[in-house]
Amino acid sequence: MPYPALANAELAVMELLWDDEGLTARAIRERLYPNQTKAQHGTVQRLLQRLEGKGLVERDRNPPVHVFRATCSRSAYAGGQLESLADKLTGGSIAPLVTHLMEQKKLRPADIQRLRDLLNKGDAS
Amino acid sequence: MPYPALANAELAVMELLWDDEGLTARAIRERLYPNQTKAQHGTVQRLLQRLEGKGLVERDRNPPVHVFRATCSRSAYAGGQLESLADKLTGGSIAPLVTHLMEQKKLRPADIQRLRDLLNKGDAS
DNA sequence: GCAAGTATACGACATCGTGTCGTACAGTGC
DNA sequence: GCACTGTACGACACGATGTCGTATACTTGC
Repeated sequence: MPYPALANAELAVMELLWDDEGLTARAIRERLYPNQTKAQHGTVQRLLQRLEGKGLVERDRNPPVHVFRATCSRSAYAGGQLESLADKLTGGSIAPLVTHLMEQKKLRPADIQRLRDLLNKGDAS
Repeated sequence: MPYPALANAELAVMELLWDDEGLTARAIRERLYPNQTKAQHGTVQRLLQRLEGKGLVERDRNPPVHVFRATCSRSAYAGGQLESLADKLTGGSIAPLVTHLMEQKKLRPADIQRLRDLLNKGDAS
C-alpha cells in the first residue's frame, strides 16, 4: 500500500509542509495553533513523529533545530489515496469512480476540460 | 457530507447487498462467516444496525424476518467517496487526483479509454 | 564550565470507531 | 405453552488519534 490514510490533525501538518518546504516544529505550531498554549509544542512533535513513522515526513537532524519536509508531493499522496479507493471499491479501476459524478453533473466544467487535456496528452506519449 | 467512510467489515456487508438486492441477516451471515460459530449472528445484526444508522442500509420490517437493502448503489457510494477525497485534498477538483496516476502510468489503458468516452459523452450533452 | 532557555523523545491518558460476543426480548409454528 | 429463530442492544477489547506532561539533550550567553 502506498501511503496510509491520514486523520485531520496529521493532514493539517502535511498541508503546511506541502505549502512550505522545510519547516521547523515551532513554525508548524505557530501556524497550527495561533493561540499557543505552550503545551501544544509536544502535540506537534508527536504528530511529526508519527508522520515520520508513516514515512510521509522526513527530518534533517543536522541542525540543532530539526527541519521537516514532506517526502511526497500533495498530488502523489492524493493519487495514492485515489488508488487505494479504487482498489477497495472498484477493483482498481478509476473510471467507475468518476462515472457517477459525471452523470450527476457534479464535475466542474474546468475539471472536465483538464481531465480531457490530461487524457489526450497521455495518448500522445 | 454524502456517505460516511466504511470500515472493512461494514464494507463487506455492503458488497453483499450491492451484489444481491434484498438479503436477510441470516443470508449475510452465511456468506460472511462460512464457518458459523453461532455467536456471529449478533455481529451481523450489529453491523446492519450501524449501517442503517449511517443511512446506507434500510430494512423492510414487515416480514417477520427483516430484509435488508442498500440505499445507494456501489457507484454512488464510490463517487461520494471520491468527492470526499477531492474535498479533503484538492479543493474539490478531480483532475489533480488523476494527474499523478496518469504521469506514473498507473492508469490502465482500458481505464483511459473509458474515461475518454465518458468525457466525450458529457461534452455532447 | 554553568545556568537558562529551547528542542526533542516519549510515556500516558481520554476519546472514538470498530469488530465481536452475550443476553434479553419478540414473534412464529407446533 | 414450548421450542426455535430473529431482533435489539449493552458491553468489551482493541487500535488509532489528539492531547498533554515530563525527562533528556542541545545551544547560547556569560
